[in-house]
Amino acid sequence: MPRWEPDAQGRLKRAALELFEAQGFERTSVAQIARTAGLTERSFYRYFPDKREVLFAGDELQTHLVAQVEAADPGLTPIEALLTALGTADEIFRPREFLLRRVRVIAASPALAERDLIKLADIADALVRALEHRGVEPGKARFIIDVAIAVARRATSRWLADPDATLSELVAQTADELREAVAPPAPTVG
Amino acid sequence: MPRWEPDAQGRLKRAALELFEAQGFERTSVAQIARTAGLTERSFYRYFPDKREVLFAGDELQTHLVAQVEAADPGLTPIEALLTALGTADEIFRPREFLLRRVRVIAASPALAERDLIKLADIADALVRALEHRGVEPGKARFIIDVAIAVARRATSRWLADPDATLSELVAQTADELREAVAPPAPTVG
DNA sequence: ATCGATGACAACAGATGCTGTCATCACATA
DNA sequence: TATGTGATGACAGCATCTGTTGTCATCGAT
Repeated sequence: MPRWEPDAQGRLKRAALELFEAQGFERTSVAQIARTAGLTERSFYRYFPDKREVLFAGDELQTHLVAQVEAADPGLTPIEALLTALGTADEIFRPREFLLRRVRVIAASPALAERDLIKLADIADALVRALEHRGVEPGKARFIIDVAIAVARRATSRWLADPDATLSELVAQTADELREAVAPPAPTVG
Repeated sequence: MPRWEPDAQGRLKRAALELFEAQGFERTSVAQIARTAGLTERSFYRYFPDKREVLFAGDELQTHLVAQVEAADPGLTPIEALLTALGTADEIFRPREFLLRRVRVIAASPALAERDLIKLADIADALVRALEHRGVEPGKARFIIDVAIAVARRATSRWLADPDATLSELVAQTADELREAVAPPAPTVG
């Protein structure tokens, strides 16, 4: 018999998500999360550096995107490489049920929204480095990534609302939308 | 004789910036900032809702951009309206000396970088609403704003590094760079 | 089979961020 | 003189997060 129940980290994650859903992020204390998971407050901080991080642990998306960009055909344009990488990332977002609950909890708390933004920024930083490895100049790499993230947000937002479409389809469609938006306005229309 | 020294808020801001520069954000306490400014910790929280906000108070940039977008020529494309609004915002960023110190302090602290991102997101939200007033569909407005922010970051970064160029020049130049980046690659180059 | 190292956790103490509440005191006004 | 207003101080209190130490299973080596 093991001395402790297994999967302490997973128990903390599940307890936190349910408590945040039930009573909000600010109104649940770390001690309460730990108690619900059968642990002490101090043990919580062994697994997560702070209260918000319990919803953000793991970096599968970042490692996936970086790997895809580094393995991409060198003939591809940086934007193309990023967007095709994004198109293959839909497996990371499953199960959709969990993702939707998480998105709702994050949107309901400014503190969690803040953390969400910086996690996205971390992914962006990693992708900037990946583009630099491909020979893109740093300032330009940052710019390309910001544009690609704009496309990614648009495409994944559509993907969440429309479960039938495939992510890579939506990415391609959004890229078209981008070209149209930045094109100089039609000089004279009929 | 006034009972208290004037400009308590300004004294707190200046004390905070200098202390953050000297010893870092995490290692300076609110009590220390208040003491340096000749106030108590409790008074600090009367002027700023939390420790980070002492570097972020004020929303001149947001109100300027929103006003410019709402006053823009209805014939302009959304992207054009945003970028021309940005081109006139350089006065907000002065004095450049102060801005540079602030940028360095923010970059040195993850907690401040987090807050910086959410302030940018707040501006983005306000601009989304402004575009919706112009009749842009919400999802598309969000997308356009994200792209415009990518351009803005690129252009202001160049502006900080090159004091001679004017911001609107750099914005136009970055817009060209964007069109080039998203254009389909040249099919066959002799 | 015993012993020591390691790992997972609890218990305790403390610094700091942030909030609620009330008293204080100069100043304005009547 | 009396009274109100507004900025501030004083004090108490909760929550987040950290440092440190002790306990007890498990594992490997002797």
